[in-house]
Amino acid sequence: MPELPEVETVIRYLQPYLASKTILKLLHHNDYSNVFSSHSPKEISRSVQGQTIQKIWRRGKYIVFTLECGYLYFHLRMTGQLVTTIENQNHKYITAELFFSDKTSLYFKDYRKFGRIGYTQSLSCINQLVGVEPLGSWFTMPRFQKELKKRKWQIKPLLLDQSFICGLGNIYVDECLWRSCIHPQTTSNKLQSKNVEMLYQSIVTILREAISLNGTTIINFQYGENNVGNFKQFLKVYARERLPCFRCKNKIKKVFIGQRGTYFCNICQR
DNA sequence: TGCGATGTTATCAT
DNA sequence: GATGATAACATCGC
Repeated sequence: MPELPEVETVIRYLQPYLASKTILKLLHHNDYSNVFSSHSPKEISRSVQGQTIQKIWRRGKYIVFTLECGYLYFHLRMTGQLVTTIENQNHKYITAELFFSDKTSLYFKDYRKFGRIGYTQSLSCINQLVGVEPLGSWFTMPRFQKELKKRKWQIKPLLLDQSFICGLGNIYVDECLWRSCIHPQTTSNKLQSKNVEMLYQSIVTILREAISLNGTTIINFQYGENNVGNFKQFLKVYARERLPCFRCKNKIKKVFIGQRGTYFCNICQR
């Protein structure tokens, strides 16, 4: 569920809480060992112990803690959450716990256990998987245009490909394509330049708007103490099957494209 | 009761 | 290389 705006929201929430804390250890709960992607939980714990958190930031949908001599990273996948408290010491769904020298903790909670935790000395493993940042200065209209020309994928699966552009997921891709009047199955090198321009603007604008509203909560997304994202009320197509299009009143269609549920208007998205 | 769908992504087969 | 299916898992709703 969490896409770029939700990940950014989590980071902004955690920054003041975690600034300059020193990690004592990483605890491994419920024997969910698949969750630890780079090393065993013991090895990660040994690597991070005694290190102070220098910075909390984001690369695509990865949450990265810069430590003194390495990086601890998290990926929330569908249902992961980073929370600072749990009720009644109830460890259900808690896959890991970072325990700090001030006796506070950060819990990784994930009821589907798709989320991942890893430790690395070098960011190259993440950079290999994650492409251009849509809110970074490298992402310009001419570069976007050029990259789209090089590819022959359908635009929707291409925008979901994190190594092509990072941070977009199913919700925001549908929203961006609706706003720029593009059919999700258009081949990327066939896009008209005016549509590319609109798509570029939509990506940047929608992500910024969603961040300012703390992301979108459909079912699961929460940050901190049960806070939810408020962008849901501004969604124009996502989860609006059979409801009237806000532009042309035609009923929104739902189809599957690359096994992903896709909402669009077949009149104004061509 | 049972089945299919759910916002993600790495991996494997074709 | 591109594309598609699958697995990882729990819950909800029809």
